[in-house]
Amino acid sequence: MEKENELFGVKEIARRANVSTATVDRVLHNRTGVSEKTKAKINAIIKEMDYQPNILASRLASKKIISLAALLPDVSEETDFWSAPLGGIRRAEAEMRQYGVQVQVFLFDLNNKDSFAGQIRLALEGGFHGMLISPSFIEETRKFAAECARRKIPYVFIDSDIPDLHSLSYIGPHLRKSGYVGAKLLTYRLEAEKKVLIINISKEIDNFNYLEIEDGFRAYFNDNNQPNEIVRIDIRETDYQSVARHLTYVFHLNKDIGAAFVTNSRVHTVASFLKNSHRTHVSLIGYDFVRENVDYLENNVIDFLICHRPDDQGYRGMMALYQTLVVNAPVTKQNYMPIDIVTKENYEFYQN
Amino acid sequence: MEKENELFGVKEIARRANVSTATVDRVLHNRTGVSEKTKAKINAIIKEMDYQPNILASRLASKKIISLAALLPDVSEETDFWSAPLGGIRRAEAEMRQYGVQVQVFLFDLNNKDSFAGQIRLALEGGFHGMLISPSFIEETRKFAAECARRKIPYVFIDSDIPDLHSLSYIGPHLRKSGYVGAKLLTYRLEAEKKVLIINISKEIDNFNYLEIEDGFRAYFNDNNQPNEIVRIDIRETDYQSVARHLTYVFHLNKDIGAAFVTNSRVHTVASFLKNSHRTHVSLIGYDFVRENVDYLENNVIDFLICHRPDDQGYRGMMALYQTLVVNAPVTKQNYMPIDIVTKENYEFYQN
DNA sequence: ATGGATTACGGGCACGTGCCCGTAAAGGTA
DNA sequence: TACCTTTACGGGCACGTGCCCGTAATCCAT
Repeated sequence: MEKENELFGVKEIARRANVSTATVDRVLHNRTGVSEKTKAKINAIIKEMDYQPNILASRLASKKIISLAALLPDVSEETDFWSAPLGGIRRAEAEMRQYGVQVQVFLFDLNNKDSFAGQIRLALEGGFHGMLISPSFIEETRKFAAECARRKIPYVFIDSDIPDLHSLSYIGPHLRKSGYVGAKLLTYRLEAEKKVLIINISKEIDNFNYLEIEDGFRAYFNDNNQPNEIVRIDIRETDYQSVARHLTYVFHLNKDIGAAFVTNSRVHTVASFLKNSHRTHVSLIGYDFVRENVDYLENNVIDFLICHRPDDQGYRGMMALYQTLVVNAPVTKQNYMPIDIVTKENYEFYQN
Repeated sequence: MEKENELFGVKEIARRANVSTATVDRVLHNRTGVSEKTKAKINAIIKEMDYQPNILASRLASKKIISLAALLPDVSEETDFWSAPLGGIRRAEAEMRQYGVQVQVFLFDLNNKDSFAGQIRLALEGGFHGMLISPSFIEETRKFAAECARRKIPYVFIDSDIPDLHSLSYIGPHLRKSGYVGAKLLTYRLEAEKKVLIINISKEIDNFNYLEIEDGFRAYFNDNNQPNEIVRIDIRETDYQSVARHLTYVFHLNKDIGAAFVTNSRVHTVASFLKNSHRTHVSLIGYDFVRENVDYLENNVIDFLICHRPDDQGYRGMMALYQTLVVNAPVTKQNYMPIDIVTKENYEFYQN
């Protein structure tokens, strides 16, 4: 093949500036030991020829390994949702390893704030160059962010955001819009006189995610003058018995519920209840491409699942760190994931 | 950081085999000049320590540029659909350039078979190491594939497949399933006595894609005992006037059409007709995230768009070639894209 | 003016692989 | 045995960058 685009390197810069490559290198990494005059001259040349360092050579020559940490909830007995982001992180790791990047994963218990704080402490002790975190507990995350800022360690959020913190990037859903989409799908064929049930199943009291989703959901009803009455229920226990008990009560009080919206991946528990109580005529929508949910999608109990590509979130999160730390390229701060609609008919091709 | 995983290279192999790195290199690239005995010994060591060559060093040391060709339809006046795959290809190119890979794009006229053949000829003359092609014309593509096979050049198909050819990989939709999804969405809130209209707008006679989609569409009706009558129409001219004329006639003959399904991205032309003739109560579904379609989605004329991530198709197609030619890693042959559902509510986050 | 500290810069090796070139050993022919 | 060809292998440079180390030049205090 023809050598078409012969890219120039430090040697060419050095030649044009009448200095050695070492001096150019000092300027590139803005280290000390260069007079202001030559520094300016070299910088001018770099700018003029739009010098792009050869990452291959750079990573090859530098022996220092870049290490990244990822803090995620462990896969719980209730849902394997978090295995998807982990998969994406592993995928990114495999891709980056040969470029001298190492990844370490810290898993915490989603039902245990202390575990979250503990893993944060461990990760901060590790002296990593960049961090990815799912900010499950807000106050602890604030402390974490403050410490990262102090040490000048870039960090990215995935899955949910804390907008006023200075993360390198947020990669996850626009929750409000996601609830909005849920409302559209739920009402698409719903009769006007039917009621709509919003179900939140979560042990966490201060669930920011949930509030955003419900807010978006209700916004759709407002924006479109949707006539249906909305009933809501919070269920603080996640086991089937508790959920069934609460739902039995709600369905007893409201005879004409035509559709239900579950604000997280525990929609399969509701599906199980609807199936067992012979209420599969109720439209059901919930979140996340996890096996239990897909099973009920397959059996027509769940109508739609909404997903935000958790695998991709993990992958992109790590790649954002790679971009900053290795390639030294800018990264977009807000990175909203698509709001995917999964049905019985298209789930087999869905890429989580 | 600690040097944790010290990977071994050719030097280590050479040391263990009591040969020079040059000999190991000869074995690795199975070149001549090595006795069977030492070859076997070296291969054993390579296998034993699961040697992974350092791609950085490899690409840095080898000056030979790998060049790839991409053959796509040009962006036409009717639709800018093909700008999306092109974008993905450019994205891949930017990522691969620093690893010594070059990409050249050949654009042909989708309405002109000769142009297709001509660009194929040009590309084959270029002496590329790998090819990506949208197999728009079947017979010409067969010749192309045969020639590639003769020269041992790997090629990938995107957007539509010719399954019996030995492409390195197919990256695109499962068209039958895609039509199936369309039928689901179209009938989701359709009343039983309403008719359904399938519209194919295309100058091409032998449109394989279209047949697959319609087949899947009808399969859904069969599988679910959907009572609605299906009416179909082929329109061979793509301009608005012709389409409007045909549609006026069809709607005149069939008073009770409740939903229309357009098998390609020209759904915006139908949308325009429905709007102009005050028939926006008709549910409308079609293909592809192009600007005109999104406008009608925004205005509630189009209910759903089905998309297959054309940008990603281009990106992945190029990456499949990169994987084979540079990384020397295996690639999956069938690579069905997700069947994405785009609505007014989620389109702003869609990533083409 | 002399010595020591500081500044500003160049030389050159290393990273792991590709590959050219040189050469000892083996084999063949007269 | 002398000479030539073929086979089998090693030496060593190159790729572009990072970075250690050495040193000439300058500055400052005595």
